[in-house]
Amino acid sequence: MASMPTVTDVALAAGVSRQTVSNVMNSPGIVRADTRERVEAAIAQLGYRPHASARRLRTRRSSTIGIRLDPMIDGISGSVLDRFLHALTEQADKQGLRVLLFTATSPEDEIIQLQRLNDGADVDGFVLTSTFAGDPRTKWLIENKIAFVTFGRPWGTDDVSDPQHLWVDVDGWAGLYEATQAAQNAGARRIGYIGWPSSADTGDDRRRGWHDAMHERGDVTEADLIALEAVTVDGVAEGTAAMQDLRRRAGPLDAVLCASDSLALGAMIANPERVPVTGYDNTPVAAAIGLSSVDQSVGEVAAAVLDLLTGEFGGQVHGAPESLQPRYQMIRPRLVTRAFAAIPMEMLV
Amino acid sequence: MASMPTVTDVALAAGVSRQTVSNVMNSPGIVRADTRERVEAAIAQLGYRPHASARRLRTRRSSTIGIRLDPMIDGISGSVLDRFLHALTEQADKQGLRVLLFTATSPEDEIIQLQRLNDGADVDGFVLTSTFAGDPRTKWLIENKIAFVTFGRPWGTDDVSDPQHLWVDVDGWAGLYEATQAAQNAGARRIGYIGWPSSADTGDDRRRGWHDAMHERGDVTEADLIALEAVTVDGVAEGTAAMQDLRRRAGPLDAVLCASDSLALGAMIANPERVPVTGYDNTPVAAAIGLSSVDQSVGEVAAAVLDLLTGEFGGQVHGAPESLQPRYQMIRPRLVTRAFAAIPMEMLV
DNA sequence: TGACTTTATTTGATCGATCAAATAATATCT
DNA sequence: AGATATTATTTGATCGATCAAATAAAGTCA
Repeated sequence: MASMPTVTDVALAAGVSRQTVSNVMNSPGIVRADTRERVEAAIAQLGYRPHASARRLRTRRSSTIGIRLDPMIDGISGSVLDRFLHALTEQADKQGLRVLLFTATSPEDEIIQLQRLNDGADVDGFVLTSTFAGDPRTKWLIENKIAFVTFGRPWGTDDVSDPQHLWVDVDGWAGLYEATQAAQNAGARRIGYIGWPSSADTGDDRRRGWHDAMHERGDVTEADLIALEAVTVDGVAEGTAAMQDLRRRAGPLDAVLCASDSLALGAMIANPERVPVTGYDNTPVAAAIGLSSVDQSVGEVAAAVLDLLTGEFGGQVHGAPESLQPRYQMIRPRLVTRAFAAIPMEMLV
Repeated sequence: MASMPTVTDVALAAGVSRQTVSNVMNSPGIVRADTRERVEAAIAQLGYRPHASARRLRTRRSSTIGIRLDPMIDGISGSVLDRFLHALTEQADKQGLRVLLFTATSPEDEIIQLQRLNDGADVDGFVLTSTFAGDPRTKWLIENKIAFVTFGRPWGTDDVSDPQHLWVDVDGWAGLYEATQAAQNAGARRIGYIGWPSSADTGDDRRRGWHDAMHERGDVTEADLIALEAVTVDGVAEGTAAMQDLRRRAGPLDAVLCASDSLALGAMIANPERVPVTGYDNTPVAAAIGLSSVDQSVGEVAAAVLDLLTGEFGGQVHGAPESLQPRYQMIRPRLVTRAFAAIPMEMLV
């Protein structure tokens, strides 16, 4: 083909004006049915596609959202972000939005990148991941009135119901509460927990899910509850060590829950009694090994993020604090139950 | 800020014309030094950023490359694509290129997406992954004269040195050849191989690396070489089964190489003698468990892909078949050696 | 110095779409 | 029917940058 046809070409072919063609695409309702059909036929016949940049220049809207690709997938759990990214791209496409990637080496560098993309009108808004207490990025975005939604609640002293900060998060508490109850319903009483040191907010959240469920049920004493918990940083080797520690301190176990699939995988290695182990994130490893795991339902998260973000574009959230729609959404994770299919009998000596 | 400054604002502030400002940004060489400095100062002072869409409209170039995010990371090895994506985004940024994601449900659907993005002038070119024999996507792109580079060589009857098809791939043969030699140098003689059925081209490539190195060395008989090979589809459980099979058929082993980290992880589970196992892809799992693995050096792949792609934009490969620069690049993978740190002694009964 | 080349800078047009306002066509009402 | 309200369509201007061609300034040489 010589070159792509433009609105003018379509208009000529359909015997209407440029603007009518534009209307057919953007507000079909205001065009009379027969005219619309004529234009649509011309569009199809010529194979017309609107020129994205021309449209963006005029509308001052890029229909693109930016998201940072994390610097290094430095553990098994990186795959959650992947799946989220995929879900986000797929669902964004349905709304005519594109997803643009960028990278950054630090939160400060990320702010520079955010500014670049925003100033160049490359994106309409951002999705942030891996939020943390006192996050300078959200602060900066709010100050500059740039649309964004975070996957991750505001931690620390940041206000969870700050109307300027839209967020979506997965309810780690509910995930572990449910996993604990599932184990209890299966007859388990002495349920151990391998978690992270309490510096990690998200770890505390998960731990409380287990703790609350155990406490409510009251099968074990408070002293036992303390013995049933092991704390360690993330990692497979660390999970193994924690499991050994747990078995030594707590005696017989009916089940073990972990704050991550890495820890769960590690725990499995030091698990000759085949005590059921549950991980967190439902990574490919968990599926491969046959571990139960708490799945973050990234699809739902992506949908919620887009909901908030597009609501943001249209509804001018920054300027309209009186709006009553919720500013955040807490997604309930889903427990995926599996048997240890991949672990052969001969290893269980 | 009220709104972003434009070239006109900068020109006014610096006392020059629009075009001179444009020249300072795009061809600084033709602007006199003192004028350039004055303009640069004005740019810095006003915080001017070129409007990406306006530039794209005029230059008919988006400075954006499209890449499809694979539908589902259905195995451990999905992380290779991730790391590649990250490297690509990072290096593209250095050249002023952006990376736009899209998804597709099938090769046919992908072609529709390719067309959409291309016709809408959203991207200048594409990076394709997971190529396969008779790939309709590359055929379509060539027919439509759209710039692209594939991560993966043309398989099957497709011509590897087709001047229209630029590609970068990792030399799986060399990876396994080197891994085999490394094992041999460490004193291993009976080196097993767990690979995929020969329907997978990329699997055959890896297998030959092991086979050639074994054959050249001549430590084992041809009959033994057959016994030292196990074939199975990918998966952790499959790796375990293959390992058991191998130990039964081949007797004592000095080392085992696998076509993937999934298989290697599986093999580890049925490996009471602690025979060194080497995987492929150097995924986070390999790192976590302490498996040796062949790393695809995605950084180098990303750099090579961009080289070819930007060379393409400038050099107009499609119209200039007389160019002599190489049309493809084969990247040598890197063997990462690890001890089984994560497997505690007590499991080795 | 004056004619001529080379280098710097400016001006007007343009990329392809949408906005805002004007005009034309149709429907509604007394 | 005639005046008015409503709906449909068209026209000119504009988004912010770069291209192409014109003009101005500086440099070169006899």
